[in-house]
Amino acid sequence: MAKSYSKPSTASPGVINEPSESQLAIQAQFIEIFVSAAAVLGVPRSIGEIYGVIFSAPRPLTFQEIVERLNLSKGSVSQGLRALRSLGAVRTAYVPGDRRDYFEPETELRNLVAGLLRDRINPHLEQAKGRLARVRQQVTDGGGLNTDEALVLRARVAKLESWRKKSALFLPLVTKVLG
Amino acid sequence: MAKSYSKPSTASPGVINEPSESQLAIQAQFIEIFVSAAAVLGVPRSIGEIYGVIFSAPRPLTFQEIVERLNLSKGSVSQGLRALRSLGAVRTAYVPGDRRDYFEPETELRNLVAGLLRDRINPHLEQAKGRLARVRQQVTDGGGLNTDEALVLRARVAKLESWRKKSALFLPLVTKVLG
DNA sequence: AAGCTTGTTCATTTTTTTCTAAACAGGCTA
DNA sequence: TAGCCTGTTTAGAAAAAAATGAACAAGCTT
Repeated sequence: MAKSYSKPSTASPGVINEPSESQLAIQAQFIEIFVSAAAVLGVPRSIGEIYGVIFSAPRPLTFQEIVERLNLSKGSVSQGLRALRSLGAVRTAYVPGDRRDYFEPETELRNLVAGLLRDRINPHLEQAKGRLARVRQQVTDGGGLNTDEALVLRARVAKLESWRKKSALFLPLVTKVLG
Repeated sequence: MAKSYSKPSTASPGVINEPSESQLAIQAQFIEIFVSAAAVLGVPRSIGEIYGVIFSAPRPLTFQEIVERLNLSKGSVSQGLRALRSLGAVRTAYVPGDRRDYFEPETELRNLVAGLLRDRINPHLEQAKGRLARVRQQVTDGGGLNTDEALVLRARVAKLESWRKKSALFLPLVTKVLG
């Protein structure tokens, strides 16, 4: 069964600014989109849900509101928010006279993409750089490789190095273009 | 413990063109790189291993060779190769007088990226297109939303639509630039 | 046709990831 | 300081993903 995000009938009283039924219906649609995006990006479903509920709220949400609207545990929300903050996908907003954190979305695509590059792609490219240097070494001095093999393997190392260079040059440009 | 890709001491006899020790050492390094890339892309480790062993082999490999060198089950290799073929990341090479399939890598970055876009990104963008159209509808006729809320929500829908459009325009360009 | 070889399928097991719930920390209030 | 609020940490449960292995197809060979 598809997970439902509709308002529970027993709304807690005294909370300011309860979302209307129609707003919740709209939020549910937004959330579906982000859950699907989360799947594409290979991140946990709950992270998609959390970003979705924040993105689709007309005002910053508290931790507690996120927990209640998504029926997630505090633990999941805490972890999810940490990941989203580290990516720069959500920010905390200051509300005078309120001790709680309020969360609002980063809505600039270029900033989101920049966060993904920084946290996920670049570390891998860096690591690959070192590894490739070592493989190149081994392939170049080529102890025990017959000549034909060595030729193909050197070409493959060169290929991989060209991939890495292209990526390292090109990816930073992406975020520029998305301005 | 890190998985090892070194040659088992009991090499099966009679197989043509056994890789040398130094070749296997090099292959192991390549494979590590692709396993790490698989993690970044959110695909199973075994798929990274399979592409890695094919990419780093100086000649096309048979199904059986892949199974043996990676210590994977036939099932995993069969499924992994199917996924890689669907992405266009490996091709079968014809060898006259041999019934077996021989697998060789696609080594052009742009083709690999094009495959990823086609199989993973575009379907999501298409789906989002439909979903966004429906949300726009709901937000626009706005039954039950107070005016302030409706304003913010409309702006958010517009944001998402602009993301989608930018992506749909930009991503196909990526593969061009990677030529 | 019987018996190989090559590879696929899919139910089950194993492993990994994700989520939860309960304990806890730190700060505010009374 | 005791009691409350807000959020974090983490051991373990639950769920999801991946790998296995055994049965199966399809095509040769003899």
